[in-house]
Amino acid sequence: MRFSQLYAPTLREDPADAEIPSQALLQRAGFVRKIAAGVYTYLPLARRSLLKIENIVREEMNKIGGQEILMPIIQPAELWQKSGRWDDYGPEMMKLKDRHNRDFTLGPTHEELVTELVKNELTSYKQLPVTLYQIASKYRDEIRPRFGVLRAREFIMKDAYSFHDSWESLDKVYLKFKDAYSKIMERVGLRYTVIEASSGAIGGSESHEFVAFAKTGESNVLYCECGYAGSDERVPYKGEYKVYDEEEKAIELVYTPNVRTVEQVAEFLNVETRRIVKSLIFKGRKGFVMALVPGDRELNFEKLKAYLGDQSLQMALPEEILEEFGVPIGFLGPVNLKNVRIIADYGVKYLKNFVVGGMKEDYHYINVNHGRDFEIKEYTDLIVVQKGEPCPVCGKPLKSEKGIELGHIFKLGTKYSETMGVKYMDKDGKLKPFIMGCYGWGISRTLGAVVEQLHDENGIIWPISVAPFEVIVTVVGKQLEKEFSEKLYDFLIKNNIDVIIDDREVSPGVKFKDADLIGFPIRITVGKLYKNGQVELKDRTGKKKIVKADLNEILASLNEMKDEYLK
RNA sequence: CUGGGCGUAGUUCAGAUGGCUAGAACGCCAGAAUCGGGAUCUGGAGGUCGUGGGUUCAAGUCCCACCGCCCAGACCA
Repeated sequence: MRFSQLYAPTLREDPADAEIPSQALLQRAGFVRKIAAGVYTYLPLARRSLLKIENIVREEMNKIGGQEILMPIIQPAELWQKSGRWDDYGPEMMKLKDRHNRDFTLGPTHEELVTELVKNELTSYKQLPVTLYQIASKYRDEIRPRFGVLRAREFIMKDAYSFHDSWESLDKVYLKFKDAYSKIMERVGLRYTVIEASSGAIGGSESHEFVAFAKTGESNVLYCECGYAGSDERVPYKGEYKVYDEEEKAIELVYTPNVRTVEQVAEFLNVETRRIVKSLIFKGRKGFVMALVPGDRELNFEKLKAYLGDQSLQMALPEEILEEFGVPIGFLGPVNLKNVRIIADYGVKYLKNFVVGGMKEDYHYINVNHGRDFEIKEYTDLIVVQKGEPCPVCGKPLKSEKGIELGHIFKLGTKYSETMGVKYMDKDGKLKPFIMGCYGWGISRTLGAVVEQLHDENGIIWPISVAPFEVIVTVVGKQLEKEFSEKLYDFLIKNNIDVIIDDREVSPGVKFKDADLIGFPIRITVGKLYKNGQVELKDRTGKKKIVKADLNEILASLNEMKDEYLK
């Protein structure tokens, strides 16, 4: 490729809307252009990197027996109504109508389509297991697209689905995916971790997330030197619970005008925050639920959802609460609360003489004790674990780091095969629903994650494996330098080096700045040293070598440099 | 969806209290000189000021509506 022909419009300044480095750099370096909120065009440089990422993923999928297919983006509503997700998935789905007024969606995922696909063709246990996958665009009408390519409304994803006649068979394939996903992370050149994850709306049992570390990531990972890692949405609390061993005092309703938050109440009543029990109201499939958490802890919404087994659970709106309970949210409490299921964190169990909302505007109860003033029947772990608290496996203090979720694997079980009535004939002559697994990998998100993890103040630092080009030959000089550069360029191409030559008629400064910004791993400069019979090799991390201007010697040094790069 | 902000050249921005024949820098085009860190000089092109309506002698500027974008919240690869 010749830079003079390349469509890579670089920008001198960061675009106004960029929030995080990858978003700014991918736009500045001429990789992507935004067309609408969360919708991007991938320019040639990005397309090349994406294809490399896709190929790595494709190779790893094929190695574990995946078979590539390509399913339509447009999907009829009926399939989604059958699985019940037309409404469940709700506003996240991009919906449209055809000229006959029939409903369609731009697929946010493809479980419905694959199950429908195999419905008639995959009918016998003899054909199992089968793993199908595709690499395709997905659509999710995110409430708030953000962070450029990391949270887009249109994005490229690899999604795979496996079909089994036993849990053992699923376990085997699941492990293969786990392995393959780790290999993908390594080949792409990312620092990452694998965490146990709650399976969210997709349903099913076991689930792991593959998270690339990045300061700007949206997932919070807690990990331990013993190897344990988990999402802060799921890590169980294994710390101590402070036990209050004291006399129960008489409950009292006190006037607390305009104090609503835990901090305000603590200050007003001169009580430690731990003793103020937060009462939070949620609305789920079975009506209202109240969760109680010690005032110094944060409620873990995912844990509550998992405990209740209700993914539709939502925080009740202040208006709903006012209407239902006649109290503004700051003054909710479990005392005198009727017909609402109460679930408390273990921490509440050991509290004595605590404070709760008075169920009356501007009032709180003090010296409240459960068992006496109200009943708690259900205790569970409901808090968000903080860094420094004990690891659930070995007890050492947990560390925390942010990350970007790139891969997610699930054991789905029979959730879709049952609701959609997709069955195979087993050995014993009985029809049984498939046991399924599903496995996602964000391709376009990987592009963003690499940039997020590997960049400096001058631009992107691509790993060799996913760089748009591995090597750039930068020509700085006149006729002689140009001639040698062209010879070198042809020679490298003949030797299968993924090379681009910067043959533009611009000043050297522009060439160097662009090369750093785009982030080619290795730059070969044919310039002022050439009159001494030398060229300069420099990798994007700053390592430099002066080499004799001899084609074979350059190639040898180049290969050496590639091997050393980013190690 | 809720709350806040913004919308002027390809890009980043400036245009108090209405007076605009709308600016700058960078980029772009033509030319000169130059060639190791977005360097210099000369000349030039480029705008329905987001859209529609209103107030006014006069609207980029004030009012209303709509659209789009950005930021803070609930979701996810």
